[in-house]
Amino acid sequence: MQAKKAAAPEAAMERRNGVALWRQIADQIRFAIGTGEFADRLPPEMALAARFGVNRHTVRGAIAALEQEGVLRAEQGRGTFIERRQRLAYPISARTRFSEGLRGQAKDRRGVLLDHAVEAADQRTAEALGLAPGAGVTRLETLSEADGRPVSRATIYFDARRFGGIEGLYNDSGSITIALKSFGISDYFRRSTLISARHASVADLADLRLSPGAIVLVTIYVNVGPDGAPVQFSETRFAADLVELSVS
Amino acid sequence: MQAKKAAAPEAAMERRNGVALWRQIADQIRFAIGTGEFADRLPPEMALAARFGVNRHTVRGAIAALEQEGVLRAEQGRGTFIERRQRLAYPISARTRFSEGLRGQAKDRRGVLLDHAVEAADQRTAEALGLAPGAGVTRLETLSEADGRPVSRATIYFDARRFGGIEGLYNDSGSITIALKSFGISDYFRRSTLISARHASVADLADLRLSPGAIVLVTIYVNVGPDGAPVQFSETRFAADLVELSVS
DNA sequence: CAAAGTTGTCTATTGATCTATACAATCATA
DNA sequence: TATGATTGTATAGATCAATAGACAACTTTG
Repeated sequence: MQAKKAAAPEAAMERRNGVALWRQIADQIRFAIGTGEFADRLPPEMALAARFGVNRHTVRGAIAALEQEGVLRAEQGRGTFIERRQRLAYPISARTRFSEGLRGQAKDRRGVLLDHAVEAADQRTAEALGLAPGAGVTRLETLSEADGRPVSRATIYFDARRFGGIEGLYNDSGSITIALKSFGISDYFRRSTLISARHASVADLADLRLSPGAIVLVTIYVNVGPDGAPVQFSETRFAADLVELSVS
Repeated sequence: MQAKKAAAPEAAMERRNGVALWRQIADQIRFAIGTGEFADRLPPEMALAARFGVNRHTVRGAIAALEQEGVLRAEQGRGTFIERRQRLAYPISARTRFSEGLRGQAKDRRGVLLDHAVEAADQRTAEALGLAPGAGVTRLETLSEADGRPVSRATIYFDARRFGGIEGLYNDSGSITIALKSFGISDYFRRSTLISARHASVADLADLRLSPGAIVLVTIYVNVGPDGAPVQFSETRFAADLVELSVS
């Protein structure tokens, strides 16, 4: 037996669960920064080590990872400072639009087309868009960024016959809203949204520049035109560290 | 140099990133099961090892973890079989109520009071309930179950002066809706909901009977009475493996 | 300048993770 | 019943993760 070093740690970490302590601690620190717990700098490494009940070197591993991510900046002799804090609040409503939603929270907001294809609709997609199973659909793979940081990764389906060439319009404008205008859709509404959360896939980890084990918030939804007819069926994956969804 | 064993693995795993290979593979398999990629059983361990580019024992580690979760069941000599669990859809709307929300999806739905206390409101709670900072609030810690399985873990705040003794009423009825009726609140509405996702805390892991590394969907919301005055402020953590949220 | 506080580097040890190989146990089926 | 396919167990070595202690380098403050 040896003397305990201090009071019980505030947040005990799980061991032997396949996630290294330094990564769990990095996730906790990132989250705490998001809630605004730390003003502009982190507590000293020794204080963090006590808080999490681990060795100082383990905390240093977490800090090194967050420095790599651009969240923190450590300065020898001075302390460790917070570089990026904010979590974006993404509103989910009948009139959800990516660019509008982040207005006031980020200066640059744009979508990038990663890939596109025309293919036969699977059952779920056909049902969502009100098409016959196997009908042609245009699939867009997009990445949305805010202030140069990847925020969400979406897979979007349109009726290929009605919206032929929409990939070019989206690529030019970086906006679904603008692309749909060219097809006479001046306005659209979100019919329903299904929200879930899971670990990011390997591909999404790369696109969203996340570290393994990261969580994505997944929204699956259908947008309908003013006449109520389905226009767009999408699955969007948000980096859960960076975004929260707001329903009102 | 030694001969490569097969073609390039479909999904290369990331190494040295703080997440053990077996856990990354467990997450991938769980996700693949969710998409319906495997009919009723997993491919043999050797095939999975080739697919992920790892040793068979590493795959076995992943399978063992998923067996622990109740997702898989391995049978010697026969194979590894999927014990799929359907996800509950929890509706978020102006009239969100736990028991009503899961009607038709689960037979038994009830809430259990784990703990309660009267304490001074922190700034966020006071603001949400429209109280002066430091005013007395009753905090309830509850666990909600559906068909005997823990589904969500909530922290609920009420104005202690207005709703004194609500913990007893909740404990007796297992329902916030019924407890509020005793205080003359015949109806209430959800004003806004903030949705985020994170790794479950150690305490929530235990209460929700989750395995380490599991994800919780977090909803933070305010319920208001018919007159629009705040009644209840809550944070609810749902097991993301078991629940998805539905917004309409 | 001196002291205190903080981050950076080094060495060593222990336990967890991953790989590799071999063989046992069980099941389905020819 | 014999064979092949599959999961279960055992052992060993290599690498990664975590702890521990000591000290260097740098910054701020008295």
